Amino acid sequence: MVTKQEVAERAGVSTATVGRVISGKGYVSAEAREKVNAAVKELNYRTNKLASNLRKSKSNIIAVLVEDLLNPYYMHLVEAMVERAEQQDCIISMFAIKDRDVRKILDDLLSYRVCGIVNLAMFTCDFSWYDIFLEEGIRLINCTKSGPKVVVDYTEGMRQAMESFRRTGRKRPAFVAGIEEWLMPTDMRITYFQQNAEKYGFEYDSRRILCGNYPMEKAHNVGYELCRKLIASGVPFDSVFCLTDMMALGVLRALFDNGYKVPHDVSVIGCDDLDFTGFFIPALTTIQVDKKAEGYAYVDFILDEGVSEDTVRKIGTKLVERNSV
Amino acid sequence: MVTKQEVAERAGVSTATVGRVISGKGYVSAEAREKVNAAVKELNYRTNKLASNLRKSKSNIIAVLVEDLLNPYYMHLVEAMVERAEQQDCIISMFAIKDRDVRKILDDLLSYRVCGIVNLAMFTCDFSWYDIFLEEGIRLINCTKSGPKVVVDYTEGMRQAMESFRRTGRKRPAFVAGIEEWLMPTDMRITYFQQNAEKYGFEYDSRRILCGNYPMEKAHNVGYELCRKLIASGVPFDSVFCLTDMMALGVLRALFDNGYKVPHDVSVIGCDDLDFTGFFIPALTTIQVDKKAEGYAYVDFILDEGVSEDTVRKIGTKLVERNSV
DNA sequence: GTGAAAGCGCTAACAT
DNA sequence: ATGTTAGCGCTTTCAC
Repeated sequence: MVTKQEVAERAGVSTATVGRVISGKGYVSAEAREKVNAAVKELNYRTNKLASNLRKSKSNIIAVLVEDLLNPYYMHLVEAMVERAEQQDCIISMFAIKDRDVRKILDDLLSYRVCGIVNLAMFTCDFSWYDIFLEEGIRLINCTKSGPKVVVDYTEGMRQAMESFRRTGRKRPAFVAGIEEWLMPTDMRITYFQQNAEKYGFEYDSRRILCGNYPMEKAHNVGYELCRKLIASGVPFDSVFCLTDMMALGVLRALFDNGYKVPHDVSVIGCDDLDFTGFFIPALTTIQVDKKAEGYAYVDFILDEGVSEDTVRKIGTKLVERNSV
Repeated sequence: MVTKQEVAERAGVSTATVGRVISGKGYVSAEAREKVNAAVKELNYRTNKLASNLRKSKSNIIAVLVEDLLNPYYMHLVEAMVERAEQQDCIISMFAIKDRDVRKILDDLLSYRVCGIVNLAMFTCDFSWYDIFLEEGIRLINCTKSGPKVVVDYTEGMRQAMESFRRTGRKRPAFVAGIEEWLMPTDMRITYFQQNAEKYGFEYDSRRILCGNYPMEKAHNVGYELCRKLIASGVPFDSVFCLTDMMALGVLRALFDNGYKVPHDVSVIGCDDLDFTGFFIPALTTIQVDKKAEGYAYVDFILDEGVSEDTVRKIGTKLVERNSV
């Protein structure tokens, strides 16, 4: 591996000059620049990130914490983040938050001196470590407490979704929340529904709000089970909101297995607008989230100097109408 | 951040001794060990990976190259790899291989001094850089030429799949390959089908082998389009093999949109056995691949010393029967 | 059994 | 406009 030193010798200058040419900072004569560039090319020099990171005492790794790597929603996010990070010379590393090994992982992140952490494991990860990371200058995203926040604003999407049920004469929507009860107040989709159900002329009945144990269990299984139980319970319903498209996949299946026709007997609306939800049968009407914007925002929040502790970035949503309503 | 030096001072020993205690290599008196451990705990020492990596001139990053991050199959793999890597103190970083920026990315990987590269972008990535990486001691997986290989052996799965079509009286299976024609000889599923179709009593007709432009286009779209065209072409068929479950999703939809009943009119078999293919309508019969074993193998191949240039690890497959045949 | 010391390759403050 | 140099924190050889 070629070092800066070797490039310097070849070009007949000092390492500092080589550094200036490469970083583009500081004064360098055209002549020196020329020689350095030539040497870099001839020797095929590649900067050693290990060394520069040590020197700067900071790596260019952005850690992404996920609880359910298989949920395609997260993958949309990761895809966007990888793309954005690449542009800014950063890399994305994945960490699975399972069971109770959170501690060990956070410890590692400190060891690696990651430049930032994006917590996509909102349902599992309590972030009591917050302060330690801040002290080390590691940017945290979505780690409770204060700090910059990217929030997906479901208001418009939920409004349109509820309006769409109302318009088609639905009165008794169920809500497949899928997460545990104590987490419900956390989620805007659920609270919006609870607070506004009556405004849309719905008959509110808490037995139609279904909790589950996502992400311990796969989203589609949770959706299936919850819908099956709802049917078995005999509580009347004529439509279903699902917290995510994957839960909706399970709901669709449960409905199908029990002889319900969608959308004739029951309407279903999902959330996320995954790239293949138009291929569900029937094609799923769902709340679209600008996942690319969300992923980009995460990376930008970590890398941009301009982001302060109380910056908030909102991601918009809207209903995509297909054939399940 | 606490350094080894500080721990050494606190424990009243040298940094070398601290190193010995922590790494567990070399002779250390019980007494010294005791003191060091105490100091480590009190000071909350965490080794600085940046420094140790520089010293060793090798990072503990395993780079994963993907072309289609949204394909759940890859995510199954990544999940397994993250799990395995964590156990061995390594981290998984994702790199998207899009368009023609491969060069830049490979260049970066050299800069980062990654300890290995797992190429999951077999359909896009020519690996002419092979030698440079080897020189640098970077382990490569699935990068053409020689080198250790993890191969998914579809023989048994394909055999059972073809047998299942035969048994149910199908004679004219189509094969939705989805990839471009020149890549077909590369893929065992396709070649197995071509070579054995007649043995199973099928009527072989090359017009039923459908190529596409995956991964440029999403798998489900490719499946949909190809199936739509097949129907439009008028070439008779009574069953469809799909290269992947996501393509099968598109095929199922195209069949549905055109009034075909599955499995009554047409049987469909997918490949991969994603965690949610049992939720397709109808539930998809598919070839199961041991994705966990595959992911583990990749990581092991990179980290294990015992792996030589010509090691080959086979991953088994088998048919999972559901309701699409 | 333990310690001293030489770098790994880079950056940046300082000197020229 | 350019060069010198002092570390970043760790590992590891070598000497005691």
